[in-house]
Amino acid sequence: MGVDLGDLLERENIEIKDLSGRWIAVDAFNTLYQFLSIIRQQDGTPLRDGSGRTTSHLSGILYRMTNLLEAGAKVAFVFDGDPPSFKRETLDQRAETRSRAEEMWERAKEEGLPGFKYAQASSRLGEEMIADSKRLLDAMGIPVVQAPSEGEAQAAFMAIRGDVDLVASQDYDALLFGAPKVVRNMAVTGKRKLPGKNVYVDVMPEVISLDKELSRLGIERRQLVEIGIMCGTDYNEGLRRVGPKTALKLIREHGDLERALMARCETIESAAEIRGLFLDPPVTDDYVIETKKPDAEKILRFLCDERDFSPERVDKAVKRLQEAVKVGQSTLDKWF
DNA sequence: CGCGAACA
DNA sequence: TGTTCGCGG
Repeated sequence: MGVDLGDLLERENIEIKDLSGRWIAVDAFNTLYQFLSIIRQQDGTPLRDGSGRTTSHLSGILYRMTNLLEAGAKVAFVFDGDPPSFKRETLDQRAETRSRAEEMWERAKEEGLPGFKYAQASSRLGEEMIADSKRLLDAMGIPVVQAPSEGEAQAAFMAIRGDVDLVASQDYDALLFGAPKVVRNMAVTGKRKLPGKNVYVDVMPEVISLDKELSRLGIERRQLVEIGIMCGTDYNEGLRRVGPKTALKLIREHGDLERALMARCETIESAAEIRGLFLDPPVTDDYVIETKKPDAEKILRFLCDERDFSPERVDKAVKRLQEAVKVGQSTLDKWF
């Protein structure tokens, strides 16, 4: 998913407490999808309420955001609008991959074989899950921003304007959209299980700074976008046997995408339009980000009465949340 | 993933 | 006080 520029970019490890006092625009789709695919039972079934509605994402939002806010961070969630037309093929492909994974999961269950990875791959973020997420975030006092198109583009725009300090996403796309700083692995606990075996590794939050990387690589943002396009994005397939390293070499050698493609006698359909989409995406300045007090009653009613969460656990989280917001506001008061 | 009980 | 592990919904 997204542009795979990981091999090209240097990251700076940080700690959650370094995010204190910072505004973070969270790529909602990316984060919720992560929750949905990872917060599951041993057999791969996501957490569900009594009526069978999925609740993994709500658990993720409640506890992780409480932790972040407790660490002093300020958070806004940015939701996707309509996908660009160029994304159609990618979306169709993902739908197909999902339904194949669904079949494999069914088969694994019938034969009593482990099917966790198929369950993960069949994750689908439904409309009701999106609505539930917005409802919980609102009750928690976390601002929700609706992007006209790509959430990462909107989040990057907010960061460029200085309304937020960082964009949070596992993908690198926000950098191509111009986000000055992207934070990845924004989890609280360090240890994470490796996909394959029962091996645990330390996963630290990390920040990638766009300007720093551009000057280190000796390229401009436009060229980084072109490197992404050569490797493949959500909007195009990319050249065969060309990864980030090769693409960087080609762009350095030839200066821009058109010349690099010409030199290799290759073409990429709609390359110029896709580059334009990254450099000047549809975004809006019609958003408000301000921290509100969490509505304890709303959170408890929703999660406990409607989604079968444990009142004890939710109550505990809500108390921490209220304390975090109170502390955050009084800290702010000291400055003004 | 994150919580919290159990355990060292 | 720190780590492990099963459950949460």
